[in-house]
Amino acid sequence: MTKSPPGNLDDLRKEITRSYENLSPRLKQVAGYLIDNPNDVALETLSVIAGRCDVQPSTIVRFAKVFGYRGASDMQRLFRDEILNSAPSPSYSERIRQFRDRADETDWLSPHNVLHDFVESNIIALEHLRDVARSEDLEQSVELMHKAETVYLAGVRRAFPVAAYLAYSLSHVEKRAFLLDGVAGMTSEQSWMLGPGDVVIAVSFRPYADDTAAVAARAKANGASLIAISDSRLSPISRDAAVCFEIKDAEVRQFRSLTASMCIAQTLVISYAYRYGNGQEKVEGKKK
Amino acid sequence: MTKSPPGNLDDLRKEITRSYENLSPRLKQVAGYLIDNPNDVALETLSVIAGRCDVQPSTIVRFAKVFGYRGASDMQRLFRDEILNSAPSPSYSERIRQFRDRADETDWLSPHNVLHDFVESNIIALEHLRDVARSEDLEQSVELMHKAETVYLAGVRRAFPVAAYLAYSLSHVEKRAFLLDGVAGMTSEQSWMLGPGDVVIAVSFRPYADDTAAVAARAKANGASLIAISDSRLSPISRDAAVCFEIKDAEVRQFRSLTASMCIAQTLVISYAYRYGNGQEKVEGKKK
DNA sequence: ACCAGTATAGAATATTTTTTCTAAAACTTT
DNA sequence: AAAGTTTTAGAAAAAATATTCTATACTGGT
Repeated sequence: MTKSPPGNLDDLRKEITRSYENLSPRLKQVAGYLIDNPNDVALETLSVIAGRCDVQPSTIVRFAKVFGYRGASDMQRLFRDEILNSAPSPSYSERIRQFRDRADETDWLSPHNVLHDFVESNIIALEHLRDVARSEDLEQSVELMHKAETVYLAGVRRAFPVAAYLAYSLSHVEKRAFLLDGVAGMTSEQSWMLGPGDVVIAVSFRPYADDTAAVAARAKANGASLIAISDSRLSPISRDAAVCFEIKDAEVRQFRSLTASMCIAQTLVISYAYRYGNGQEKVEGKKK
Repeated sequence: MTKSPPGNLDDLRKEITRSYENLSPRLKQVAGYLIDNPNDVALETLSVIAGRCDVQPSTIVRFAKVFGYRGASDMQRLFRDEILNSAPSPSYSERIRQFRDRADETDWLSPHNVLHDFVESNIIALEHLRDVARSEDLEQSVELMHKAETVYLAGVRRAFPVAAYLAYSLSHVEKRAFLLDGVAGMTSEQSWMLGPGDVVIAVSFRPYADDTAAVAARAKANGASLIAISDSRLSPISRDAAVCFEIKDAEVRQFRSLTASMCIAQTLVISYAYRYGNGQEKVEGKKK
């Protein structure tokens, strides 16, 4: 049996279970371990795995060869790929990349094509957001907003619409909300009043605006809580944040979208409204 | 800093974000990659990781030492342990089932569920937009913007983020754009200057704001062209419009979204930029 | 009980991978 | 601008790891 090395984990699993009975005792030991502990197999070295199934390292190599691989490392690669593939983030960048490659092929851009591209990549971004957003972050943000006396919103340039939307919709669910809009360049004067009972939601994307970073720093200094909506955990505003939403928004030909950011903003406001808000209509029955 | 090697991934992450700014350029590169691709770090060898962040392998060792580890492998162990601990390696279907159970237990208004609902309905709204948007409307809008000396943006309350986004991104593609933001209640003074060579993009949703309707009327009176983004062809701003985009945005439990509106706004700007804009950066090569 | 064929352990070897080290480059400070 | 410091790339060395090989042990058939 040296001809058809299974090309993915599922196939290998099937192959192993199929021929399990015909294997020698030691190889059965190995088989059992591989099936039961795929993560260990992916991450540990051959000798560790060998130790765990109480077998010599060379036995594992033998095992791999029985199933058609050139060596144990070849087989191990399947286990590693499995983890890489099931992981949420690479699939996103992969999808985006594929989409972009496809989009870049058409070089004459009718507005209609542009719309299509945007719709598609916004959908991908939204699905990604849904897959990676952590419940705890959302919960914690809602709690912070609830406890806050006032919610301050910071965001300029591309992030401004998000901040503006938050300010508008928060006050509509009767949460005191204040947009640090820097009209007349008064951002620093405005952020002066931040206090320990307040929450700042700062929105900033690369290249990060100094203004917003300054507000974030001021929040920290004054003891206010900070919720960051940004494109990286390494951004100046994420660093001091109690909660950080890392948003990968769609990007079509250099232009980044705001869809995912707006979506998380809406989610925050509406989750808050449903849990604590009193500006909300009576909730009707569950949807079926 | 050779005394306190963080003992788990979360601590390391915090430590990295905390000291990110003080790192040298190469080390920043590494930091970014580690934060964004924990799975790769766990599974790939040092030289592969090095290749991915476009850095020498030794640089990663340096990085690890800066954070107090004896070598890169020491640090890598954290990433591996994370996978081992977090994933008891349930199969995919198992994971789905667990998720559903979890979702059913908590009440249906958990922030996480709200996010799910939003993502789904925003996607539907986007697909709808793609299906009903008419090429001619897009084309005509781009032409109007091109011919216009200045583009004025009108939109208040819920429509304000859309108008703000348009103003910001239009000026970024070097189109004169002016946001009629009504600061100090000057909307009528601001709209006074509308002339025959101008275009107004008015954004308004039910219940339609008088301010925006007034701007639309003034545009008509002064001979400026009007592009309407609204939820109905019968709205006060649609009536006088040269082009009208009828946008059906997502609605989740009383709250309407802005996703589709933002998407059409982006489409307009970028279509314009590609056809006429000169504010566009030269498109550099695809990232590998 | 003996033989042929297979399986196994463990040492020896080969390979890959990590770490250390050095010279050059970039950046600071005086 | 010169001297010192930090950062970096790349080669060389060390360590870890995987694979091959061989002697021995086991198995089942006669």
